Amino acid sequence: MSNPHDAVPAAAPVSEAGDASAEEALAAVERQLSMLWRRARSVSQELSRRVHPEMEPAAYGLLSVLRTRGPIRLTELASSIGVGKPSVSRQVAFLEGLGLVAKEADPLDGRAQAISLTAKGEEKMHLVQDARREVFRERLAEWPTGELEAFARYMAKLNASYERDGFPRDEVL
Amino acid sequence: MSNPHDAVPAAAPVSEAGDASAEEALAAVERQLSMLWRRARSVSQELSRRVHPEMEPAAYGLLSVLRTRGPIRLTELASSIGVGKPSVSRQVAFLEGLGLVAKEADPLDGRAQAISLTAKGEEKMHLVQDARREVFRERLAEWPTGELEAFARYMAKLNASYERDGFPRDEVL
DNA sequence: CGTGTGGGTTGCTCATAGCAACCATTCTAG
DNA sequence: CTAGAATGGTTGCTATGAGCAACCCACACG
Repeated sequence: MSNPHDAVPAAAPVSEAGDASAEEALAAVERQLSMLWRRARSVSQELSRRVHPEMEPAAYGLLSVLRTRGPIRLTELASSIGVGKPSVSRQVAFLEGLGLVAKEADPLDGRAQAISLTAKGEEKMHLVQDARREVFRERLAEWPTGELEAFARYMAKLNASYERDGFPRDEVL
Repeated sequence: MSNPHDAVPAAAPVSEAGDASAEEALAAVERQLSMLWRRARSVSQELSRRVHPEMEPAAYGLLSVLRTRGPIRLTELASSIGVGKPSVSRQVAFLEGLGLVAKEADPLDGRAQAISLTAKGEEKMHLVQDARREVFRERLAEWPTGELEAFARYMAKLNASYERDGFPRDEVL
């Protein structure tokens, strides 16, 4: 990782930092991110399947949110993970079929429904998370804890920034 | 980021580090990564479109690699971005149709073909990259350069580890 | 030559997301 | 009290991107 290709000062002096190294750093982040994105897809896919063949990769994030934030309504869930309602609706329907989540009508609002993780869902999540962590461990085993923490912190920061202005939504985690 | 939900010592003593904080760090990385993954998708999509309607999100990484590594063959390109040959083949065909890349028969090996960025492709890439960087800048503007560098380094490290042992595909890079 | 191997392509399928249209319920007003 | 807007969710259709498997063509080796 040290390709001098798109980090040239071509973009002209930037307002704030205007620093060449800042530009380069920005470009590097962008590059790595786009690579990571691609990798993550296949890994995540293979990974989920390893535990539960029917456990779609997308379901993971969903269940994870459900687990963290308890029973929430679909719309909220959708914005939590940053996708549209239709996707979530279908995903939830699917997971309900598997018995991993439950939809419960909101007594106060007939349209709304609280979606929650079932006991079975909790259990599956444990399995999947263990497996995930196992795989991560394979890759991150040698990383010093400090680096892992910093890495997570950076990602959290980036994620938070998307929430701030990119997404019309609320806090996650 | 400090949820006591799946970082509890439930996973029992781990072999190597066995450290509680290491476990927590691992879980945090995993969590953030999965969130980031989702976000990146929509962002990347919206982003590419913003510059060139026909510029598929997937094409970006591809062109980026092409630009960095010059004319390379399809298989190598495929493994560079961590995706199978078929996908790349189609993507390349599409981009060729747009006049952004060119396929050139390798005189030494009739089967192989060097794929390269055309002048038009270069130009487009400038536009897209500028736009991308602009968006990144919106989000990462306040980050100290040092943090950006560290972040990129961590991602690179993670990416590299996938290349090392994760992919049953073929050799990468 | 013939057979095997490796580079690329194509056919088919799957997973996921989005938009738009829709139903149902609740809220708001006249 | 009843029309009509607004909100929560669902469903139809479409598009993108990826994989596997099967295939074709060129090279290389015997």
